[in-house]
Amino acid sequence: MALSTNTIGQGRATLAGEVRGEIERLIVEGELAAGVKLNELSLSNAMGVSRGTVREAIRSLADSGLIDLIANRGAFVHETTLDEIRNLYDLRGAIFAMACSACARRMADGDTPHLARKLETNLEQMQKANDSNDPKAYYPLNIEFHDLILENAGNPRAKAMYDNMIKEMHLFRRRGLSNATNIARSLEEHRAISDAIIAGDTDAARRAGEQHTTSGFTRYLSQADKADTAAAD
Amino acid sequence: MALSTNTIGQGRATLAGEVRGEIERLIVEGELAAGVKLNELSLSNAMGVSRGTVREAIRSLADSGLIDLIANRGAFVHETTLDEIRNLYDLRGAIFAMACSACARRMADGDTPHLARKLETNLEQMQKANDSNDPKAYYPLNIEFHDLILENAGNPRAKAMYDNMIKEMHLFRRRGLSNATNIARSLEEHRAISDAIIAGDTDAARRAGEQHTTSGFTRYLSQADKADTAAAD
DNA sequence: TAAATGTTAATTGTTGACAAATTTTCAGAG
DNA sequence: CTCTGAAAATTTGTCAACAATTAACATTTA
Repeated sequence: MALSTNTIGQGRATLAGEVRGEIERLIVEGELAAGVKLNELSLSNAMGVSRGTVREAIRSLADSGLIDLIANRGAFVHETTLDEIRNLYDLRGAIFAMACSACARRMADGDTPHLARKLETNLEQMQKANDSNDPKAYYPLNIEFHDLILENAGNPRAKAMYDNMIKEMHLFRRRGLSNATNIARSLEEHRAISDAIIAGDTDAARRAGEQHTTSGFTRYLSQADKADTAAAD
Repeated sequence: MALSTNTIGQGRATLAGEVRGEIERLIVEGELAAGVKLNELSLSNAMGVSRGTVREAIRSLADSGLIDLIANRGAFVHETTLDEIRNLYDLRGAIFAMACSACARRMADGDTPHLARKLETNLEQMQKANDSNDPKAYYPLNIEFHDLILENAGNPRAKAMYDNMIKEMHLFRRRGLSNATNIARSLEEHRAISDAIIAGDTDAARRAGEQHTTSGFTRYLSQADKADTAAAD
């Protein structure tokens, strides 16, 4: 799965939970590259816990998509193919669009008192980051924008799935958005989403959310092309 | 978790995998009711394996949404609230609608040679089941219809998530569709989806898919109401 | 009686040892 | 030199024992 929503105390209360977090960090931050095998004994020695504990941590991490388990052969950091990236973008788009629509509905019902203000604040800061041509400031704001929407969609399960996918996407998205034209485009799309949500227009919100993810994939592809070209020189 | 797509040999190759499947069956088939605590020792005795193996099985099942883990207190069969049901329907709807749209696109691109025929066969059998007022025959056909679409959407990850959600929904959906008017309505919607896919109309397919899930939730609610009423007499 | 405290039993968390499977090594044949 | 296959080494799968935590219950106190 993918989603420790209802799993209380899995994070830190127990040793295995702590090890799980550490392994996850190693993978997401790239210290354990895709395809690498996770050796239970080495990890247990490196972390100073027993092999059983490491094993439990790996098992609990398996369903998240970050790790592939093969019986009698071990655990491997998942290698993501281009087809899978496409699949993840499609899935993320579907869930994000649903979340946008849900936000608009809840906004219209008056269930999200602070959302409008928070969205506007976020957009202002983004505009500032764009004006001053500051991509580094944009990145956390971008994450905050999406978090804001998934947090207010009233669907914790969707948020858990979304976060999980984001984690996996970080594996092949390390360079992220970077150049100014991308930021400007992304900002426009954010504004469209925000406007639709604040207006309580569920259908427009859904379309804008879907459009944003589709464009994101296009941006990713062009970026990947550039990286390939750069790698070839 | 939620999704043992890339996890090969988790199903049967290993003892823990077998125990996992058995526990999952116990939960899905209702022998272990919602809220019940899973005692590691009792389960290991009942199944004739060591406690560690049972523990591993439970852990690997935790992210699926069927089980809640609480540190130092144990594992409990998840109790689904009405809000969660709503969330699951929303999520399932988003993914199913995306899958419908993807099928339509792939159909237009000629990537799904046998899909049209299979959909039509399925619809014919459903029509027959409806005409002869045979709800029992309808149930597996209904599952087949949705499988057909998710299988041909070209997104294994989406299918894994969908299957997972279906499994969880079975917990509170045991009686399922049953009366004739529901079947007739459902059949109409299936036909709309099928038509849109075969026509290669991605947008219509998405809308029809979304509509079908929304109606499904409405049907669930009315059914739940009836069950409550029935239980009260 | 009801709440708080201390004690005991039951259950989970963690570890190390053994069994089974896989990968590696390397001698010998072609 | 390459290929084959058996033995050795490594690694995973399973188990049983010990430690730590929690739940249950009796006892004390207000």
